[in-house]
Amino acid sequence: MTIKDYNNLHKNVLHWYDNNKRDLPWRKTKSQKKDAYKIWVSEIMLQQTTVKAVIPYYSSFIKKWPNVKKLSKSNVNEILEFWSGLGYYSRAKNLHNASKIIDKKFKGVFPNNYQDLVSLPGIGRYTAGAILSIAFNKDALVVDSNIERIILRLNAIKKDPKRTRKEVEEIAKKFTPSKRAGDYVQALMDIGSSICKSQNPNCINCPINFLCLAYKKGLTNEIPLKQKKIIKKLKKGIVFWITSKNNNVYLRRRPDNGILPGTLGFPSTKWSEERLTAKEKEFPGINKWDKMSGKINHSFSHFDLQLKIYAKYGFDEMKLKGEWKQKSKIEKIGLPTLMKKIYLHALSVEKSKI
DNA sequence: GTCCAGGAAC
DNA sequence: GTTCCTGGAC
Repeated sequence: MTIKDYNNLHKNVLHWYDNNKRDLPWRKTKSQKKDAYKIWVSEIMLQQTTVKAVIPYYSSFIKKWPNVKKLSKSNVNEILEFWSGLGYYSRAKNLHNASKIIDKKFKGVFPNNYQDLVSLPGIGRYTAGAILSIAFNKDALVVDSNIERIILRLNAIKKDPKRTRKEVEEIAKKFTPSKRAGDYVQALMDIGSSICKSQNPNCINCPINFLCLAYKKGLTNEIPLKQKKIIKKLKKGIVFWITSKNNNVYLRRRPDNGILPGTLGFPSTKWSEERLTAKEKEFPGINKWDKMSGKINHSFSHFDLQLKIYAKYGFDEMKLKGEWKQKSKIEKIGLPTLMKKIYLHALSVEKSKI
């Protein structure tokens, strides 16, 4: 592209943004100056998560923890519970750890350079760039999947996206204007989500269609090149629904690594592709179970899970250390979606028996 | 039911 | 290169 093309790109993208930008809560600020803390929280939530899913979480998060100091003084389990349903739970832990580092090492001042930002847990190259450009208006390198898709299409790059990172970044660097850098990247992201969509892009209404080689060549549906789909494994296991005479249900905190790290859940056997051995099906201290009807199916990014539910009623709470929660209040506890499916199933089975 | 979007850490 | 989740479109 020529210098004139770049100028037209910036002009059209920013003009479109001024008239069409999405009204997102983290874009609302009282003063002109952006609050880096809020941009950071929003960007962490937006990692691998859609805007629509993030909005309700973002608003109540900011109400609860309005600044880094408050967040650093909070309890990590409280943040994990808050995070329930949003997914990728290590983000919650990283947010908490990073807030402590900002409070201590950076004396409460939010870092405004790349090196310090990527040193924080949960902040990688994209999030660092997004914070630098959106919160501090610096012309940082920002390539999220929206921007990547736009660049691939603008330049009609029909290659495996896994092998084009360098090329895309070089183009992104050349594209980014020094003025209104933050507005520019947000504009591209908005165009990417509402016009230059992955499926059925709305090219007619695109402010930069006159520059787009994929549009010119009729290649918008073939770029980005689709990845080969992976076949998911099916894992199976047994989850234990243990209730007490007081009508409490037994939960325990999951380990800090692996799937659903640090979250509360119902105990279970390991989840395995292989048939479980009798020993692997054991639960210490309980050997007689009611096998509940139905199965829980849940799909994670890299495997599908199928769980049977074994139930035990009227168990002595003193014999099992962990968390006993009131059955009637279980819906009030923030639990990951899988655990939510389990208690909804168990409660409805119990209800149908009465 | 199947397919798909969406970054960091290891 | 693999492991981390969920919800929405179809």
